[in-house]
Amino acid sequence: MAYTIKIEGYNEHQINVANFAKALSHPARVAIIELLYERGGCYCGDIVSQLPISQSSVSQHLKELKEAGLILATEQPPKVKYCLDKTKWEMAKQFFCHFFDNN
Amino acid sequence: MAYTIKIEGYNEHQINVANFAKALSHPARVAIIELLYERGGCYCGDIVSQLPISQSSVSQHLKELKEAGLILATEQPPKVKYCLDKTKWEMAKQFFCHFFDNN
DNA sequence: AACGTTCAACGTAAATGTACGATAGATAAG
DNA sequence: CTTATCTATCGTACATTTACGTTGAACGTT
Repeated sequence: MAYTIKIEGYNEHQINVANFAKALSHPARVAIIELLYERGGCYCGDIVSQLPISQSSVSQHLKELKEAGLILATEQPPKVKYCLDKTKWEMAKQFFCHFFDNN
Repeated sequence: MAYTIKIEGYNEHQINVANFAKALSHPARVAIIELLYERGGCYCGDIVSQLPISQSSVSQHLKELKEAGLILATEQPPKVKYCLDKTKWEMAKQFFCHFFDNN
């Protein structure tokens, strides 16, 4: 995370919406979320084969989604299974719905 | 606008969600949208006085929101009145709702 | 032990984003 | 005509993002 952004002066809701929006601000990450939902979970390799970017780039996007709290990784050696963090996803949904309903 | 991003390989919906999310990925822009909604419209100066950033930075954020299509500017010399583009805003809402409902 | 698979992490180049002060243009006010 | 107000834009500095190839760690299989 770590922006070049002044955080003081905004309320928590504004920061939360911005953070989740940031996590969804790249089509690859949107696509990853969709895949994880459709399939209930994916290995990294499954995602790589569905997206037009390299494995290292996919890993980077997964890391961002993890740091945003939207997805969970569980080791299943030698693979890693990714799935949506439903609690956090529900939170994000609430933040956005609240934002959109009021605006 | 203008990413370092490969666009090929994603569908239109993914790109639309990502673009709108990008527009909302900074707390200042979230705050601006909220202000414009609450007040039905604002002059640039009104926004500057509500945010913890400089006038030039506010102008930059307004420009991004304009380019994302979310807001409209009308000249009222020597001021400029900004308001939500309700049509585009409704579109964004639909894209996100569709995205959240399916995921 | 050697090998293959899977994935994270490193290093890097180029593009973008964020923020600011300063400047410039347009208009209204005096 | 001069001045003050409002806002866009320019220039700049620094951080972040995106993408890739490469490497390395962890594990299973032979």
